[in-house]
Amino acid sequence: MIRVVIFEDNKNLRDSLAMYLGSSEDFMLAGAFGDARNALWAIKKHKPDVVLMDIQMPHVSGLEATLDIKKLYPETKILIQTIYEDDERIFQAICAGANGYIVKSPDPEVYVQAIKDVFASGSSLSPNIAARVLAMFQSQNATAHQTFVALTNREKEVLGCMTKGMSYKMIADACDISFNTVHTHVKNIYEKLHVNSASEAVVKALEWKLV
Amino acid sequence: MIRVVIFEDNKNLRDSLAMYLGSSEDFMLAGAFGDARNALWAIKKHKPDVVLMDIQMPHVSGLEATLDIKKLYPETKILIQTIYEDDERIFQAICAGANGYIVKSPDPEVYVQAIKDVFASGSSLSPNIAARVLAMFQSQNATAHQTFVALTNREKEVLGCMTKGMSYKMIADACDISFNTVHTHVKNIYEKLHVNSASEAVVKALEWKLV
DNA sequence: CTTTTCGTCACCAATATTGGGGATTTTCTA
DNA sequence: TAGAAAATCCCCAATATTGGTGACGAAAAG
Repeated sequence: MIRVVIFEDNKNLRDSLAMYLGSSEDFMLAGAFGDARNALWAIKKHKPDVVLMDIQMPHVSGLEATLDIKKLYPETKILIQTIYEDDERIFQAICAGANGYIVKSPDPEVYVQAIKDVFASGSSLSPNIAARVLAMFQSQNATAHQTFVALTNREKEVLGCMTKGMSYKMIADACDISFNTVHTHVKNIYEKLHVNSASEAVVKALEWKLV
Repeated sequence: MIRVVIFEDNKNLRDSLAMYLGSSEDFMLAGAFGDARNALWAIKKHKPDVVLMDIQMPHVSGLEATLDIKKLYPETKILIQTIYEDDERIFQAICAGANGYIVKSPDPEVYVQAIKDVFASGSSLSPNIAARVLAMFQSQNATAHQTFVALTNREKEVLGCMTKGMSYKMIADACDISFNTVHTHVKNIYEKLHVNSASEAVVKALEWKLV
């Protein structure tokens, strides 16, 4: 039996889900709430295995509730259900610690399967959500820029200091070289990276991992 | 009808899948191969909607084949099937452009559903694979500290320009405000971020995504 | 053994940044 | 509608950065 708690402001949907899950032998419906104001209390009391969480609710958003719950009960699986499929919301939900993200469906079996998957495997993503997650993942790791810029060791060191926001003086001190030498290295770095300011150099250094 | 091509070195599995998919009205099995040496040729000839790709095959790995296919036929959906669930392989597969990743299953319906999902929604992830992807995603973005720095819109804009390495003059021009105003905004940004140089501000902006 | 690269240092001058004031207008909000 | 917040602008002065040129010793490469 999977212990489930539901947070969903739409009363119709909430009641339907409660009835459907409640009548199943696989689930133990521990609670169903219209908002997440007392989410932590509900979790503490009912100790659910899986929380079905609407993303948009009055008073407290599902994202905030997810953050709070995950902070105290990281083992509790949280399945976000929503009508929104925009990257920003998906991103936030994942970062808040959500274990799954499904789009609302008229078919209750979708919820049943998703809850089972989350409980058994730790996750569940609707196919279209999965597509967006993969796209974000790919774009984040698009390190296709393999522009080998041949920086010398000292130059890398100086550039590293620059990414920490150090001034010429501080760099000179840290690397135990003179101010003028730092200046020389910086000039060489700028020429190699084709930039003409510290900010640009730092951005490039971080972007294509030169440090 | 979804046009499908299979690359799978295990003859038993390949034949089973071919038979199962071939007997379905939803699929048009365009080809089934024991390795991916002629993958590009096969794709060019059969123009599949979905490619079912084993990850480990003799001669050419499924990952390499995926890269090659995606380079020339980015619209073709590629569904990786494997027995491996390690992060490294999942990571590589996603970065290679895979649209889905499922673990091998004795139940052919798993393949059927995954292929349909990939075709219809652009993606499909097994629940346990989804869990690993989410975990990687979360750890990559674990820099999302709870550091809410309340930058105003203009400040974000100016900071954004700084991450492009623009000087005060250029920012003034880009934002259509005076040099002095840029100066003021920069001062306020520095105070809010507790920094005192452009480099530091840029690093912080990138690190915890203020822009 | 010569040439190149790396790392070091110096000087000069132009420009940019930073930090400190103070001030006005617009926009939002209690 | 009064007060707060945001956005705008200006001045001054101290520092920092940037770009240029030139030079020297050591180490690596040819």
